[in-house]
Amino acid sequence: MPRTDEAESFFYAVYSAIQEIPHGKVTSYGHIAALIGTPQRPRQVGVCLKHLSADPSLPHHNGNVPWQRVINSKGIISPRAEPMTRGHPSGAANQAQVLRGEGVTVRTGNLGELMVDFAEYGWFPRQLPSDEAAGLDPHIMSDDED
DNA sequence: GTTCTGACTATGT
DNA sequence: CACATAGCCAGAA
Repeated sequence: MPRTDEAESFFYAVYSAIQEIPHGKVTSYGHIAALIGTPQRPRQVGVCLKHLSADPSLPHHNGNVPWQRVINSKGIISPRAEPMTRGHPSGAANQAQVLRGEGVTVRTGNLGELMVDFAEYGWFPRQLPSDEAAGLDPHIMSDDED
């Protein structure tokens, strides 16, 4: 559990936002941070995912929070080791597998990076300055739900 | 108590 | 294009 009430509410907000990502879509850590009003803390979003538990009795766990739909701003599944996080494997390779399982095409680059095409699978319900710079239009918004 | 690390990103060279 | 730096802040050491 987070140490402070403030951190706990942040965790809650992160998990809630991630639960809004439609099945078969992906978004970035930064976008989740922006959605919950803390655009300066994409890193903490990663911390939240890392701490996801497998315990189904908890309000948020890796069975009801689609952690696999969060990747970095470059469209790459953030590389990291493959530890057992709270009972389940959490490595990038595993994440790619789970994403493919919901119909997302994950390409493998020459350096082994696992990439997802934002133009096809990206979910960005808000227009951010960085989106404009990237030439993305608001119409990519999707309303599909699980 | 302090210091280091990192599922990140925007910006500057 | 690529690399470096500055913010960020919860956890771990």
